[in-house]
Amino acid sequence: MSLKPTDRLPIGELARRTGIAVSAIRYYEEQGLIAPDRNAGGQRRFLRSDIRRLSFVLIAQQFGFTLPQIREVLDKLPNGRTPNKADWTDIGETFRVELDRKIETLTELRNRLDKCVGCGCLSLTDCTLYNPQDRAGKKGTGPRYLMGDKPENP
Amino acid sequence: MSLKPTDRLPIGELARRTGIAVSAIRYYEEQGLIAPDRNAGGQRRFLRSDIRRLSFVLIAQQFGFTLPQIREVLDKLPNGRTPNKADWTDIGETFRVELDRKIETLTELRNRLDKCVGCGCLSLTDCTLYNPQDRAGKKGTGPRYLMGDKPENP
DNA sequence: CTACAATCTCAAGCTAACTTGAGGTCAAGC
DNA sequence: GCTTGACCTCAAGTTAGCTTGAGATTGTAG
Repeated sequence: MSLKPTDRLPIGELARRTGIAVSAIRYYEEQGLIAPDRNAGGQRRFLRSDIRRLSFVLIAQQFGFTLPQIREVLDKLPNGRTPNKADWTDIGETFRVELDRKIETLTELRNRLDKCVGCGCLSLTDCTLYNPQDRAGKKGTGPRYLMGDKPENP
Repeated sequence: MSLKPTDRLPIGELARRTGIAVSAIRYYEEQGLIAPDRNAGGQRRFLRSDIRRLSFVLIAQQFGFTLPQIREVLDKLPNGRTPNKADWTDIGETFRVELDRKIETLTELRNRLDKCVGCGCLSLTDCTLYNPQDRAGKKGTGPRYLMGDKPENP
């Protein structure tokens, strides 16, 4: 129980501290989001900074980023050495830009929706809601665009 | 080709007009998002207003709503009769409230992130990012909360 | 009437992000 | 030294939101 700052964490401890399931952490490793080393017995040993790393993964997920996307961002962190404040600030910048874009898109779409739903024109040809470029809520292999109900005889 | 306003649309035509795959439209029916009636031969015939209905589904999906959630909203539309402007306005209201909440949560989280990443405290005990109530980006059966790296020896 | 496109149902497959289970190993306390 | 809980790997299962394919039927243009 009394871990020194230099001690490495076993997976269960990391799970307890992040609230992430052990199985999920192993999955993240498989996906290249985290790279613990092993002790003599083959068990994973994590850095204390990996708690922060996983917290970041959780936050990013809440914003709708996929694991590959998160991985890409995390790849900017130093290999081997514990990331410092500057490293995280850097990541934060990148992340915040993406986020701003998402919020803006959401807001814009909402405003358009206000107009369209308000006037009852949803999906009509003069509606501004055609083919929004938004990728924010995109998931899976579903439909790709919006088209209008051309009012041949309204 | 020249459809009168009273004509019912076959599934292919609806697919063409919404950009949604025929298979997806059938899936939506299965999920209770749309309820076409059938002609003598058993083929689906849709209302022209179903174009708008499906457009709404697409938009709602872009905002990250699940099909059951969208279904719930759409259930407020009149059964059998073509929804009118007032009906859509009503739906729009409900929808907009949810959306405002999402945008607010995103913005708030981003602001917190600015602070946390800026000070390098991400996931530390005095960080405001613990356990955000946000459900906006939640998908699947993944981890449920954020916990801190208690800095026993920072 | 015939050909061919569009539609139908039903079952199975796909991707992301995990979880669950089986069967086995490691490590810490007594 | 033994027991027990934490850990290991690997395979298979899960959910959402569809797509794909097989095999059969319907609708329509000529």
